[in-house]
Amino acid sequence: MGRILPREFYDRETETVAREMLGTILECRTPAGVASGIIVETEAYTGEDDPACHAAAGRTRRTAPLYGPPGTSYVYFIYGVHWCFNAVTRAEGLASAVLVRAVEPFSGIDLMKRRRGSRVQGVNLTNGPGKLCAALGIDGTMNARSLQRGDLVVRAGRPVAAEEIETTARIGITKAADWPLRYFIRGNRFVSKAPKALPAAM
DNA sequence: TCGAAGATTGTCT
DNA sequence: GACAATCTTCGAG
Repeated sequence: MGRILPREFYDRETETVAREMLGTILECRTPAGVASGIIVETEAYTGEDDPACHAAAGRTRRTAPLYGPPGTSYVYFIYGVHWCFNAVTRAEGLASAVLVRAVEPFSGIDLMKRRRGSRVQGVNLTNGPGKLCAALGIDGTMNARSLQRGDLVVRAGRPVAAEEIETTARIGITKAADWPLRYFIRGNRFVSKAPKALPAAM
């Protein structure tokens, strides 16, 4: 099992952190057990100047964790139904973060299946931001936590070569929807949606 | 105090 | 492919 990524890992440009988080292992420990997955898809949200970032609306009780130190978790509830997990990046106060959109199950797979329901199979276990949180057991109690120690950590995994990383526009947003800030491992079955390459990338 | 919209997902047509 | 589920936040009244 790889070492826990240090705070310095997150204290860099958000796009860099988003790319380098591919291939790392997100591990969540709960009373029910430990579950982890290899991160295969991320998106960068670069701060108050990014219209799609929650911080664009300014600092609120909800977005407060974004303004914390790098290497902090930001877990928020969306559409009244799902949790989404982010890792805060760059210097404290810049309110930027990396959204983890999909992971490939690594350990505790039986536990994930129990959480997601017996009818859920294959890639549907963790191929989406809400799905992976449900599978790993991430919820509001994991919000605003340090990712260096505690129940929610990110560990070093296998390095991912630049040629394996695909870049596209972010998904599911209406503002700045064409910014190329989504990264995923080319060809991985657990990526949440089929690649939609940017015109410039074609 | 009310209404609308949002970084989604599961179910029905 | 369309839509409901259902919480948080923000702006208007």
